[in-house]
Amino acid sequence: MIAPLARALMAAEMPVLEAHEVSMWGYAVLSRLRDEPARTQAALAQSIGADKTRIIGVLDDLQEQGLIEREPDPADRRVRLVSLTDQGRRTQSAVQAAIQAREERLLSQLPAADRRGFLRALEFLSSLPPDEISG
Amino acid sequence: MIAPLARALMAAEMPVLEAHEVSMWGYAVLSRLRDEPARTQAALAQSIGADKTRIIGVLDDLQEQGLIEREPDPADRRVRLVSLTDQGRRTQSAVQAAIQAREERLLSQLPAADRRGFLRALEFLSSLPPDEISG
DNA sequence: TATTGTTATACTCTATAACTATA
DNA sequence: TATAGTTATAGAGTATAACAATA
Repeated sequence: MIAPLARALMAAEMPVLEAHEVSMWGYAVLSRLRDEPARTQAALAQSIGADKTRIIGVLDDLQEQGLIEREPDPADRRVRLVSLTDQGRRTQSAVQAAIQAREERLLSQLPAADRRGFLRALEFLSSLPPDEISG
Repeated sequence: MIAPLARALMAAEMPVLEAHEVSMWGYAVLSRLRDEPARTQAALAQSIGADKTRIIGVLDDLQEQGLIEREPDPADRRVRLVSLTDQGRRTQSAVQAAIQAREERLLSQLPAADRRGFLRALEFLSSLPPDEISG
């Protein structure tokens, strides 16, 4: 049940993301950077469940759109310090608000108790390490 | 939260499926056929969220393994009637039991109320048509 | 002409391995 | 030599289009 639902939810988010001209991974990066800046790109990638090679194009796009900044770390010139621009922060907020509005519309159809249990179970299961799920 | 969780759950099912030498789509087909035989392959594909072109290789494998039978419909020789063999039925039951045992182990860590709400919400959301989710 | 199953092709996403620049 | 970022290549999964058989 979960896999098709995940596909449907991602498909439902697409129009919102396209309206703000960001990809799904792009939005994941923006959301991750909103909470705290990333030490390295590799750490940033891992924290959103991606590969360091996979987010490079994403970062290129975000930078070209002026949503993030990448500057060499003076302390270690190998690493690039990635941070949100003001516009990036605004875009992230706008997309998040739009997506949460859709979620609210969807979840409001559930009985309050089911909704609470659903979200709590989801948070618990998401917090488990992979080997706890696979056994 | 849902998409990574779905990925983790699918990864956790892999060893079980490999132990019975069926693919994920193969298991989806077996489970679908257990409930009722399929009128056409296209309908079978659609009912498990796949494409008619995508399940052909799956059906080939299942047939070669002796888990399903495909025979031309005498009434309309264009269509192939797909049905489970006894062995296919046994394999489906065994895989389902193994997967449900894992699910049980996972869900048993949840408070009973959250667990009920989680499953009820999941069933409701899964029953929604796609356009109800996207808006 | 339309439909079922099939095959062939192209496209997207992802993973792996090599390369550069710094350390 | 080891690491951060990058690029290039190959692979899996998927979607689209063309094809043969039957209606």
